[in-house]
Amino acid sequence: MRGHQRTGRSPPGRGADPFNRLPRCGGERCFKLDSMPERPIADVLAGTVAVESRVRVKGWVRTRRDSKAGFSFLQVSDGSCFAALQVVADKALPNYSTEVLHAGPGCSVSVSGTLVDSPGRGQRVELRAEELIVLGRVEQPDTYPISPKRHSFEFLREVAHLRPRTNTFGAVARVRHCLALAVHEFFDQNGYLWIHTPIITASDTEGAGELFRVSTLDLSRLPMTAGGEPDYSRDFFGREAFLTVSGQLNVEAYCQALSRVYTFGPTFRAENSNTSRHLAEFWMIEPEMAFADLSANADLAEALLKHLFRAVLERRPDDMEFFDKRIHRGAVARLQAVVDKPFERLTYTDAVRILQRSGRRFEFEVSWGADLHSEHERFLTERHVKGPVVVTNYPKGIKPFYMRVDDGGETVAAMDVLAPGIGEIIGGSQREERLEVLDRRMAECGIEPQPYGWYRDLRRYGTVPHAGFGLGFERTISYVTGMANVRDVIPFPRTPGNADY
RNA sequence: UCCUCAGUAGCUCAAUGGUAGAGCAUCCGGCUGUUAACCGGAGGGUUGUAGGUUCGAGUCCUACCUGAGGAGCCA
Repeated sequence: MRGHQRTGRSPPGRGADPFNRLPRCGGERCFKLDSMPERPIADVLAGTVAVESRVRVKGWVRTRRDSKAGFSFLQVSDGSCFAALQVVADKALPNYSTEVLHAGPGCSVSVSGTLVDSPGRGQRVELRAEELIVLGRVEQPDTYPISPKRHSFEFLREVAHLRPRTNTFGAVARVRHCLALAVHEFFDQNGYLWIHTPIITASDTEGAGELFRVSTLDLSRLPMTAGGEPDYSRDFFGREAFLTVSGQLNVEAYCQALSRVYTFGPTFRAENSNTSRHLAEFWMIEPEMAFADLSANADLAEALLKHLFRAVLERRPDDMEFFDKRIHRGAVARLQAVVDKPFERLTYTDAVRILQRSGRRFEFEVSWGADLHSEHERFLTERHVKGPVVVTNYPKGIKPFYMRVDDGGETVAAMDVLAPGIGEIIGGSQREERLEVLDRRMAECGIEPQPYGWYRDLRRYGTVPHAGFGLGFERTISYVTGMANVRDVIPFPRTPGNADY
């Protein structure tokens, strides 16, 4: 992999270090000018700071242990890596009894000292403090929510502004960042352009009704038409507008000129779904490629997922070790297995046959033409394949109008990628590029052609076979980390009845 | 939206219809190159909300609110 140097590893003391450019706060001593190089804890622990050299770190105290022999151990974290740095503070420090002995969990500190080999077990190096400044104290430590003990994820959701201070949510944030970068890296390396599709749209991709309305009309004094309907011609856009449920239709337009494109951004669904796999606001990755069929689409999905998993395994071994040990036993081995072997591929028709012959009693009967239920998908991916599986060529009656009708006319070139523990992680298809077939499908699905004039134009002017899919970013993070609920892999989750923070 | 379960100390949970408790966290003391520290002590409660049954309700009943798991919808 190229280009993976941390910017924080630039030479110390010249202002090139981004940490030195953070605004200072917490008292005049913070502004003291000296030559002490300031470094992220990740760099200190990674060995880029020489033992016996002097360094300053800034962060938050995780725990403090006092020794009556006359010194204290503080675990200090700044979020740059999973591990905290052990700081040894001697009673000789002028503020030892007044401040250091009261610097408990959550306090922000600036520590300058000498990095030394640690005589204790559990860490290679430690920082022998020569100056320890408490920048911000914790008021009422007895009710500080992030006390050094186990917390349930349900509780931490109620303090979403404080939960990034925990091991788990720090690790999630770093893995999420790593995955986001790897997404862009993968597409860039494969000749895809990142298209910023609009957040506010007028059309609904699926023809469904679960949209958030965007309006500047005064709800208490709605202008009405003669027919008694709200008069959206008086609204901001002169028509109805909504938050996007998918960038697919827009990105298809750019695909039909630039060949390989993708979107990666927030998506909104006003569905009243209360599950561990759904959010009202989530992030989605949607590539679209021209001159491509369903098979190429599945190849792309597999290559993308493998790239993402490989990137996390290589670049965040510290966080992945934590997830593997504390959140989901075997998380690392599971990812490694996915990277190492080809994805299984099944047609819907084969999948139905496998389910019918499995000898298992399902709550919902399996019959050709009906959509697969969660229990069926789980059987396929968790019991039958024991890994990711691509299911293709679904009956057209259960899929949207834009999917390409297969030869034979009964199925469409759709695909779902199913993953153990998550279910559907990717949904995609080869798109219908034939105008007359598209029109017939829109009519069958009861969709008004008028709002889709521009979408039909793409088939009227130089149409080509093309395909794409949507990958749920939170579901991907959930799979990678083993975090069971997507509400815990996005910083501030939005779900029905919940938009605090 | 439907089904099931659960709301008691900062957190995680106990408590046959009969005096509201423990562990962790916090604070104080002791011990210790500590690291899931250990030992002792202290503070900390309108039992989700509103009604009802009862001599008596954390416990039983009704409604509502909140959360979790599952389902549907999907990514």
